[in-house]
Order: sequence, then structure tokens, then C-alpha cells
Amino acid sequence: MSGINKVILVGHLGKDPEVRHLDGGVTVASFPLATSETYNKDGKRVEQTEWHNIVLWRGLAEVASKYLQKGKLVYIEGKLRTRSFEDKEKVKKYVTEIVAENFTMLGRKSDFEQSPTTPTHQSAEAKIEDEFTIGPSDENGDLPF
Amino acid sequence: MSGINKVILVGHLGKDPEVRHLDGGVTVASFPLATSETYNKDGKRVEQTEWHNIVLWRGLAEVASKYLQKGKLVYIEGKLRTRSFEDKEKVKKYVTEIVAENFTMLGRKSDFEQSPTTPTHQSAEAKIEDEFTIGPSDENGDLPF
Amino acid sequence: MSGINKVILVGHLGKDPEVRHLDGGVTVASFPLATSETYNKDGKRVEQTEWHNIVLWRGLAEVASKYLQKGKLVYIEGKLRTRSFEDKEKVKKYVTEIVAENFTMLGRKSDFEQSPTTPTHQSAEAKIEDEFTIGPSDENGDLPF
Amino acid sequence: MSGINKVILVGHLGKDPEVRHLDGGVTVASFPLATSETYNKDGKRVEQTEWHNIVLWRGLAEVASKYLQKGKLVYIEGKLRTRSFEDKEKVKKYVTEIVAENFTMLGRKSDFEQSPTTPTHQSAEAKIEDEFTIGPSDENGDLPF
DNA sequence: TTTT
DNA sequence: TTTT
Repeated sequence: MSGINKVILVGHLGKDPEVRHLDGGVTVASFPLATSETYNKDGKRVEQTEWHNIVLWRGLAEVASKYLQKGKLVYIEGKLRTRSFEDKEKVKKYVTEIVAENFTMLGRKSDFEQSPTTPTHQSAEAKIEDEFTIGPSDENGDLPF
Repeated sequence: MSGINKVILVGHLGKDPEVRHLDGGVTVASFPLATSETYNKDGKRVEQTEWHNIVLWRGLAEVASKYLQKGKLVYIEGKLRTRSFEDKEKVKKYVTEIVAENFTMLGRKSDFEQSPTTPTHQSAEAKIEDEFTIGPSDENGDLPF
Repeated sequence: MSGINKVILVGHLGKDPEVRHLDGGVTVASFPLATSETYNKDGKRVEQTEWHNIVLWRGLAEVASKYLQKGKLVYIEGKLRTRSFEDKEKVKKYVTEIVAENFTMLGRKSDFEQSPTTPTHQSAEAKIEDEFTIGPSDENGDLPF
Repeated sequence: MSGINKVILVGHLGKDPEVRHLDGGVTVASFPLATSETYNKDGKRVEQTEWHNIVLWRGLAEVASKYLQKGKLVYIEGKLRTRSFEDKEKVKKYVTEIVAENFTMLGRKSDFEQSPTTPTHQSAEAKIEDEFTIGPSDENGDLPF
């Protein structure tokens, strides 16, 4: 009956968003995001980087493809979803993704110069669209990330 | 350009939601929420309770008034907002509230029996409404909590 | 230089925690956690359950093994980590886990009856510093901000 | 019995941290933090800024006083606490603060030049346990989940 | 594959 | 009182 599934990330895009238009006109975007943590190990600074698979649907995908690029710092809020797919050898595999529910660009304005009206917190439309996330992703279980 | 203002609470309602209908038909609900923390002090268990002022607008207010009651356990996500108002003696005071963006009822199903279709995660409509939060709250700076 | 990798879950344990003691005396516990989301699809209520692999280390693993059991409702905070391993056929696989940083048991007290001194916010050593927070602030109620 | 009280903020310091040393040697630091939200109102871009009172204790206060300054962008995680105090006229007042539990500096390295070894996720003692997480998991890459 |  |  109840549950909370929430992910909060701040990190840099490893690549430009990759955008796809599914049958029916639904837009989906995805990109890898790196979150780095620095800690001390035996007096030395060690950096540990974790890579996350970010997926965005519909309006949020479109906004992301417009404003986000490789290297940008971004705050992302979303939920975890693990889905299975078959690789080229027909082996069943699992991948865990973060389905974004909203995002906010961080850092200097100059980082986002190409956007004349930089949106801050993509909310309204993007969140509505998200409600339909389950349908399209089911139809498209073999979506390559 | 950027900013995140997010609050996540799990706690029990201290009272039933209090519902008001503003001019223009906007619904606003509010209630106190208690979050308790237990810690050790000199070998003794001490419970520390913190009270939060929760405010919900429009669709979210209506759902809350239907499904939430005093004593229920609830997950609330929202943002902080501090606003000023004048008390009866015309003294300017400040109050910090959590403007809910969504909520989820936790605990046993029997706790929510009165609801035939218990909603889990109020999202769509509720989030849209939230976009207009600033207007009504400005019109109503003297809203008693 | 910077990064945030945070997961917040509220869900039910799918199994009792499985505890292992590594060489060197380190304790590690793990269990699957289900988070459910209910939404409307074509006017019907659909429940979507997501399973998460939770891993806990050291003190947190020990507390978890003592107080958590299959079916219990729990709040978990942690971070995402994807690691690779070889399966029985020597095929390299990936799994994404949530490394817990603290947890709190939710639900009725009776759910945790076996624990005479139900801890609220379990994070073992990690939270010791935090536990003394109240003292100084009490001594200093007039702290000018 | 249970409760979660968590605040997540990303914003800019409005002032340098103000540091105090209490009797007993406890360090406490505080500063105002601004989180800004931009939204559309009647086709115009409106910026709404919220100010938060951040308080840090002990080790975290010391790290903050060393590395944070007015204008810096920072991620802060903490909990809400409302406390009462008497103002100069002996009137009882309330103030809601965010007691920081850890913070991470965001933005360009040049923003933190004065720190030769910029720490990433500062939470002093509170995170020591966490720092050794990586070791054991590496030793145990084949940990069956 | 990012960033510092 | 910050930032874009």
C-alpha cells in the first residue's frame, strides 16, 4: 500500500543526452551521470566515482536535450527502476536506471549560455508526463541505454 | 539561477487537517506534524519531538482533508517557506511552514479504511496546483496556522 | 570535486536480512526491499512494485539483523553503488545496490516487539556525533542567529 | 516511535559563517542560505528567494568556517528544529533552523581556492564509518546478494 | 564517460 | 543577505 522510492543526485553528465522518439511521438532521453565522492584512505585522497543511468520521458526529455550537455553539473530527482532486457546474444540482463522526475541545472550561468531562458526547476508539465512512464517503458523493454 | 529547497518528513499528525476555502475557491489545509527522534543521553533513552507546520494547497489540500486524520503516520515531501504575519497585537511575527508537494500515507491499511480508493502518491493534479502556491498565499498573509 | 548520491526508500523487507561475517570480522547484511506505487491506468488501480537490493555494513548490519525481519516497514537512506561480479558461468554481470547509511523502523510498535529498546534512527557510530546535538543547543537557547 | 526529519538544500550563503565557541569548547557556526526558485507568472519570469537559517555544530562548524564564504554554492543536508528564545524586550519568539548534518561544496574549484585540500563531503566524524565502506566491498566482489 |  |  505504501512506498517511497526517491533518488537525489548532483553530478556531471558523462555525455550529451541521447534522444529517441518512440512510436506514438513519445520522447525519451538518457545520459550517464557521474557522482564523485572523495575520501581519505591511509592519508591519501581517493576519488570514487559512481555512474548512474538517467532516463527522462516526454517533456522532461525535451527540456533535457535542449539544456543539458556533457560536463554540466545538474541536480536530479527521480526514482529507481530496474528493468530486464535481452542482449545481442539473447541473454537476459538487468539494468537499474534513475527515471528523472525533475532536474535543476547548477553552476555558473555561463555553463548554460545556449539557453536564452534557462528554466530552473522543470516541474509542471514534466511531472504530469511522468505519470505515464510505465506504459511506454513497458512497450519498449529493449530500449538501449 | 539555481536552488533546491526540499523537506522530507515522516511523522504523525497532531490534529485533523484544518481546511479553509479562500476567496476564489482555492482550498488550503494545514496541520501540525510530529517527528520524533530517540537518542541516548547518559545511558537513558530520551525522546525529542519536533513539530512542523504543514500546509497543503488546492487538490492536495482536498485529498489530505479526506484521508488524513490526527494520529496517522504520513510521509510528506515539500519545501520550506517562512512568511511574516501580524498577530492580534499588530506585532510582526514569522512562521516557517512546510508547503507540501506530495504525501503518502504509511502504516497499516486499516488505518485508512475510510478511504475506498486510498491514493498512494498524490502527484499529477496536486503538483500542478502547487505551481500557483505563491499567489494565494500572498493574498492571505494572515492565514492563521 | 562534488557530488551527491542519495537514495531514500520506504518499503517492506522481502526477506529476513542475510548476515555474513567477512574475514577480519566485518559484518555485512543484505535484504531485498519492495517499494510499491499505485497509479491509475485506464481507470483501474495498478500497483507497481520495485525491488531494491539493500546492503548494510558493520554496526548498521548488526543492528539490522537484530531488529528487521521480512515484512517490516522501514525507512532507508543510503547511496547507489553498481558493482560487477562473475556469475557461475564466469559471465561478468552488474548489480546496483543501495548501501544503507542509516535506517528507521516505521509502523506499529508491536511490529518490533522483540526489541525491548527499539532504536529509532539506527546508524550506529555514524550518528554518535549527532546525538549530542541537543545538549549544547539547550544550554544556549538564546543563541543569536 | 518513529520519524524522519530531513532537509535538503542547495543554495548560496548570504554571509560568511559566524562562529562561536561555547563554554566547554563546543564550536557552533551559523549562516543564512538562499534558495531561489524561478517560475512563470503571466508570462514573466519571477524569482522567489527563500532564506534559511543554517546551524552547524562541532567538527562540522569548524570545517564550515574554514571552507565556506558568502556567495558560495553549497549542498546542505540536515534537520529542522524550531526553538524559542526571548528577544531584547523579553518577548518570546520562535525561530526555525536547519541543523546541518553534512554539507558538500558545489561549483567551480576556483570558488574554493583558499582550501588546498578541498574536502568533498564534509561531515567530520559523522562520516568516518562511511569512509571505509569501499574497502570491504572490494575484498568481496563476489558477495552474493 | 564527468568533474576537481 | 546570496545567486543567475
